[in-house]
Formats: sequence, C-alpha cells, structure tokens
Amino acid sequence: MKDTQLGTDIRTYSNNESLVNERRQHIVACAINVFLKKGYHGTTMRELARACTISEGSIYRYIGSKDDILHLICTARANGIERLETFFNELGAVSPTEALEACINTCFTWAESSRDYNLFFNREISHFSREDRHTLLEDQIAMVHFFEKRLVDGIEAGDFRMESPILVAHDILMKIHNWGMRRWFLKQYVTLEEYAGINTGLILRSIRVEADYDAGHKQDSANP
Amino acid sequence: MKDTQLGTDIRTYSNNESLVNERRQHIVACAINVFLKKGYHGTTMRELARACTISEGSIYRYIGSKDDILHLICTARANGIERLETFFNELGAVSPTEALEACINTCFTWAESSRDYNLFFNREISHFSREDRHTLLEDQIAMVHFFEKRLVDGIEAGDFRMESPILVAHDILMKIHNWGMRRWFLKQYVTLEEYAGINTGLILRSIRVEADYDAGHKQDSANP
Amino acid sequence: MKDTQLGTDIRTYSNNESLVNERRQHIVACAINVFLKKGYHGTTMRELARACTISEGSIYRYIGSKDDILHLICTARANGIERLETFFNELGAVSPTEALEACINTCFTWAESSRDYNLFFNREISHFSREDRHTLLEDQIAMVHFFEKRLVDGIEAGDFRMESPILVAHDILMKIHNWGMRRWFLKQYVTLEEYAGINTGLILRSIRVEADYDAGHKQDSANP
Amino acid sequence: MKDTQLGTDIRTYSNNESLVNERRQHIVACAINVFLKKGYHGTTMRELARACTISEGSIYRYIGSKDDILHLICTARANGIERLETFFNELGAVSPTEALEACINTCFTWAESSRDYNLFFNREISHFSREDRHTLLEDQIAMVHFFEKRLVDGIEAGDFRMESPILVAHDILMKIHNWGMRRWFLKQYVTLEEYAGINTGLILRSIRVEADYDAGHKQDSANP
DNA sequence: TATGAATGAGAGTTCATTCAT
DNA sequence: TATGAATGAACTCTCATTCAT
Repeated sequence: MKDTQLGTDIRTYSNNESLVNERRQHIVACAINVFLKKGYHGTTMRELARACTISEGSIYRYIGSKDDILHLICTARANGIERLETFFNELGAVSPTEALEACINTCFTWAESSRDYNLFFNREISHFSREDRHTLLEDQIAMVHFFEKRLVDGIEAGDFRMESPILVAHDILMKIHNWGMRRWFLKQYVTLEEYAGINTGLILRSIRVEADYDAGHKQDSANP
Repeated sequence: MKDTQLGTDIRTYSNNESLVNERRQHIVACAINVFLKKGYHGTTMRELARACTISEGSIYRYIGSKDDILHLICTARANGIERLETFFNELGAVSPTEALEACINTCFTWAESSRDYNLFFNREISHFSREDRHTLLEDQIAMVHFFEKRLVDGIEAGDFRMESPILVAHDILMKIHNWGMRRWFLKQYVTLEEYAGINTGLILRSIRVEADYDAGHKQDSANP
Repeated sequence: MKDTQLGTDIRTYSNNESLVNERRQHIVACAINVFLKKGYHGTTMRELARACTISEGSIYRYIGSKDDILHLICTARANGIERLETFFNELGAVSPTEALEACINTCFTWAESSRDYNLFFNREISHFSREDRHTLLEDQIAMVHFFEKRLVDGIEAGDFRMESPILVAHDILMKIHNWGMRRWFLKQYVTLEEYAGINTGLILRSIRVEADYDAGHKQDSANP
Repeated sequence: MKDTQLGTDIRTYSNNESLVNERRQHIVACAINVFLKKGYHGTTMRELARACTISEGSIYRYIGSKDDILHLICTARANGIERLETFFNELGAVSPTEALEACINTCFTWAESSRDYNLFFNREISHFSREDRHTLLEDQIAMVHFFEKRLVDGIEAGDFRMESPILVAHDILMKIHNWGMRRWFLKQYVTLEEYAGINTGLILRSIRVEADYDAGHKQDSANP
C-alpha cells in the first residue's frame, strides 16, 4: 500500500494534516454523489460546495483544483487488488473451490458498497488524468489475473477444468461488475444475495470437474 | 417506428428538409467521435464545428442547441429493439435454438459496429434529458424482454430449461454489451467471432435440454 | 527588426491577421491609459474591455490572457535602439557634435510622445515576464552604448573631451528620461523645447573642447 | 512634524500603543520588501503575513486593511523635507557652497538607504490614496524648493550664478533620484561615493562663479 | 446559405477579511 | 493576544449562442 493519506501531492493551505484528510474524505464522498447525478463537468464548484455544506472558498483550502477531486476519488478506490489479496491471504488454508467462492462473494459485496465509485469510474474515465486512468486499468487487470490464479490453482488441484482461465476470470468479474451497473434492472427480480448465489453456482458448475461438483456441493447434495 | 426523420422537433432555420436531415446525420456522426474523446461538456461547439468541417454559425441552422445533439444521438440509436424485431421477423420459420443463436450473433455484430454509441450512452447518460434517458432504458428493457421471449419459446418447445428466463436473457445481453465495453481487454485474447462463439456455446449448453444439445449441434455433429 | 506584427506568438481565435493586428494595437493603446491610472493588477478585464469599447469575451479572441497584454506593450515599444540607429543612419555625414545634438533632440521628442509607455515600463516592470524585462533592459543599455559611441566619435575627432563617456551617455539619457517622468513638475517652468535646448547646451558645454564650442555654435554666433 | 506615531487614524484592536507602533513598523519594513518583488496587488495578505512571521489574522489587530499599509509606508517616508531642513539647521554657519555640497551628499546617502522606498513610491504611486499621493508630491516639491533656496543663497552671496535656480535644483534632485533608480546600471562603473563626487563636482562647476571655484575647492587646490 | 466576430452569463479560482477558538 | 479556518465577492477566462455581413 503506497500511501494511507488521501492525495498527499495536492495543494493545501492548511498544515493540519488530519483536518486536511478529514475534509478531503468528506469532499470525495459528497463529490461522488453529485458527480453521479450531474456528471463531472456538469457539476459546478458552487454546487459541489453546497453539497459538502462548506463555502466555495473553503474547498480550495483542501484541494488545488476541481481536477484534483478526480485524483482523490481515484486514489480512494483504485485499490481493489490490494483488498482482494489481503482478503485471500487471511482466508488461510482452504480448497480452491472454497477460495474462489469466498472471493466471488466478497467481490459481490464490494460491488454493492462501491457501486457509486464504479459507476463514476465508468462514466468519467475520459476525464481522469493519463496516470489515474492507467492506475484504474491496472487495478482491473490485476483483479482479472487474481481470479485467473485462483482458477489455475483449482485446475492444478484437479478440481476445475476449462479452456481459457483468463476469459473465465474476466467473465466472473463482469458478472460482479454488472450487478453494480445494472442493479436498477436486476433488483426487480432478485436480491444481491440471490444474484450472487445464482451466478456463483453457474460459474462453479461450468468449471468444476462434474462428478466432483454435485457430490461435494452442500446445497444440492440433500436433494434427491 | 416513430419517425424516420432525425429529431423533427428541433429548431431549424432551413426549410430544405432533406438538407437538414443530411446535415444532422453528419453532425451526429462527427459528434459521437469527438464526444467520446473529450466528453460532452468537454467538447466546445468550436471543436465540434471544426470536426464537422462547417462553421460555428452554420451548425445552428440545423440544430437549436448543443443539448439537441444529445437528443439526435439518442433518436439515432435508441432503436435496438426495432432492429432486433425486424431481424427476427425476417428469419422466417426456424427452431427456437436457431433463432436464439442468430439473434445473439447479430447482436454481437451490432455491439461491435455500435460500440462508440454504446460507450457514449454509458458515459453521458447523466447529461441526457429525462425523456431521452427513459427512451434509452426502455429500449434496453425491451431487448431483455425480446430475448426472454426467445427463451420462453424454447422452453415451450421443450428445447430449453432454466429457472429464470429473464435473468438468463439479461445475462445474454450483458455478455454482448461487455464486448463493447471491454474490448480493450478481451481483444488481447480473442477475436469478436471467437468471443461470440464461446459465449453462444456457453449459453446454449447451460439452457439446452442436454441430450438434445450435443446431438443436434453442428459443431459436434461429426463426433459419434 | 525582428517582427512587424504585434506578438505573433500569442493565442488568437481569428485567422484574419490584419484584424488581429488592428485589434491588438487598439487594445494596447487603451490598456496603457487604463493601466497607468489604476495599475496593471488594479485594472480588471471588465474595466479594460469597457475602455476598449469591446466586450469582455471579444478581447480574448485577440489575446490569450491578461499577461499577454504586457508582452504586447513590451514588443510595441522596446525598440528604442532600432529607431535611434535608423535615425542616425539617415542623418548622413555630419559632425559628431551635430549628430549628438540631433540624436538628443530626437530622443526628447520621443520621450514626449512615448511618455505613457515609459511611465508604464517604470511602474510595472516587476510584472513583466523575465524575457520581456530582459528585452527592456537590453534596449535601454543599448541606447546608453549608442550615445557612448557618439561621444567617443567626438573624442576621436578632437571635438569632445571627458573622463567617462559611458557616465556622460547615461546622464544624457537620464535627462531625456526625466522629462517624461517629471513633466508634471517641469512644465510649470519650461516647455519641452526649452528644456531640451537648455540641457543640450549644458551637455555640450561640459564636453566640448572649449575654444571650439563657443566659436562654432550657432546660438552664440552673434556674440562678439 | 505632524505625528510621531505611525498612522494614528488607522483601526486597531489593541490599546497597547507602543506594541501597535512596533508591529506597524515591522509590517511596513517587511511589506516594502515583498511589495517591491511582487507589486502591491501581486502580494497577498498571506504572503505578507508570512514575510512578517505573524499569522494572517494577527495582522488585522494592527492595521484595518491592506490599503492602510500603503498609508503607513507613505507616512513613514514622505518626510524628506523635514529631515533635510533638520540636517541643514544643524549644519550651523557655513558658506552656501559648503551647505549645498553637504546637503547634496546627505541626499545621496539617503537615496541609497531609502532606495527601496523610492522605487516603491515610483511603482505604486497609482495605488496610493489621493491624499497620500498629494503628500508625496508635496514633499518632493518642497525638496526642490529647499535646494532652490540654497542656490539663491549662493547667488545672493555672489558665489553662484545661473539662469534658472529652480531648474538647477530640480536637476540636482534628479541626479540623486537617478542613483536609486539606475543603480543596477551605474554600479557597474562607479560606487555611490564616486558618483556623488562626480555629480557634485559637475553641478558646482556649472554654477560657481568660475574664478572662485577652482581656487577655493580643496580637492583641486593642491594640484599645480 | 454560410461565415466568423461579437456577446455576456457563468465557470473555476483567489484572496482580503472575519471570527471562533 | 494569537491563530488559521471559513467566507463570499470579485477576479480571469470560456463558450454556447446570436447576428451582421
């Protein structure tokens, strides 16, 4: 983890580091909401200030420019792979199947809680700086490769079989991602838990060595 | 089909209807490109005029305001369901499986050719008018229901079985949609044709009544 | 002479070169007046636009920023040495004394007509860019050396004698410069012509080889 | 002398008069430096406070507004004539020539030590209040008349002769003033002492009744 | 019909000043 | 008394739109 502070390279007129961090977090949280409704360019600093319930001038004590907010948002959330690796390491010794299931479920939870951020990244990607754009893409690519590794683990353990682990890994992340993007549609029919369950089932069923799967999987084993 | 003209409710200073339509099509085509690079608000009318190779003033003979361009773009492409129904009706009498396959493949082709529009709709959705936003969502919902109908046809014909046709229909469209959104990643590993083939296969395999599927499908027909 | 156009490296939104030049000349002329009254930073672009009798927005078709106006002012008048050399070359074959007198008188005339520019350069020197500041100083230094050369010519011809030609040259320019700076005081007592005459006389008297001077100089020729 | 306190008509939040005076002197001294580098409008109160090593808020305990600082600077140094009269009165009984020489030399010394103030007055004159501008001009005019009186004293004593004492007086002050304005150029060639000596010599030579001068002047008397 | 110069409202940002601590 | 966080009016500059040619 590079940095625990929000955007330490951004101009400030305050030396009170903890205040700066607090205010920046507040600004980022409010900005996401407003930007999602009106778009980045469509939101004026006046509107943003009002949404933060601070004055126009005060915002500029804590950031250098409107663009800096994009960077703050980026650094606040372009850390999916870190969180995922941490989660995985804390899982301890589990089977590849269990590991995969746990990671997928966790990601679905994150997709729900980070929904605004993900929508925002999708929409405003073109307004991010070259570097921030790169950071965001690298994070996404790293997550695909993380799932690819889980799949390869399962293949090597003889639990999974598939033609292209990378495409399956990508497909897993797409399903997760899509919950955030299409919740407005999906939630008419299923809850997150149901959707996650259905998709985890579908994924595992399509990659598990079959005999194995139906026998070993608890939720189906009891059904005649 | 509501209207064959592009945005008939938009202000014009010209009475030459065909000229207006021609120019509007040109403006829409150029605008999509520029907007995708710089975003809607990030593009000035000066830049747009230059991209259209007409003068700043002339644009306003054919549109009433910058926002009208969003509406034109919307009406130009929020007709997926129409095209899909037309395509389906022209298919003639085919089995539900064949119909589904044909529709999926066609949609993949469209996803490729309409990629810029889809990216644009994703990014700039917040800048569209309430009505246009509604139009776009309705079109997407209608397409989900179109595929749902194809699936139900198959179920009724005894070819398919699945728990939730609407979720499967949604999943089909997501896979198609994702090609446009994630081509930058996927094209490292597969072509559109391969990707479409793999996914069509996966979808059909997961919904076909099994004995049926492997027997009837051409790519497997050579295998005893 | 480097360039006959005003600031060709400054942003424009117009391709009509002669219009740009015309407008820039107008802006520079108005800006000098307003800036002298209120100072560069003390003048707002609104005030300046009003002084130019054009709109705020139009100014920015012809310049890129407020700072560019300083540069335009600089390039418009930091050419004293050029004009002086040209004037001298056109004098033809004259004695060093006559050349010196002519140059001094011409500079007094220029000091009068460029008075606003000189006051402006004096006051706002600190707001000019590094390069423009350099240009202005170089021009002034070059003019000192020009007069130094005239004095050395006279010394070599046996007409003048003095300890430090460079200090005398500087003193000449100071007297000229001071007319512009202190006209508000001096004009109570003398006209420019009188002031120029008195000072030219004082200067020549202090450097001429004496016998020479009173004999040769017209204003004294009537005295036995 | 109007007032020994710095700007008694300026708002204060403190009743401790000596503290107020001390702080104001400090502020004025620091302000001159910063203003000279960045200009009055170009300097922010934040920068000024930092230069004074006090906080932004504290400055306003001792002054009422940024403009007040201009007034403080003005009252701190628009007293040239007072100091000059005092100096002259303390000279005691000396010849007009000696008095003139002493006053010129003293003024050269002052020009050196007040250089920053003089540069500042020159540059920022347009930002001073009507009254302060008047005060400054009156001081300068009074100094011209002071020197005029010294010259008239000498004429009446039969030591000097000249056509226009006021113009000579003005010229004397200009030479002094110019040292401050052009030191960046002159110091390449002479020291202040040399420059003062040369100019005092030139001035006296041009106004002394000649026989008198060379005989009486010490630095030349020893040379055969 | 086509052009591009002109406009001014409104954007992002700054900064003199106030005020709670 | 001293601090520095907060404020909002006013700044420079942009740009959608109009209009004379």
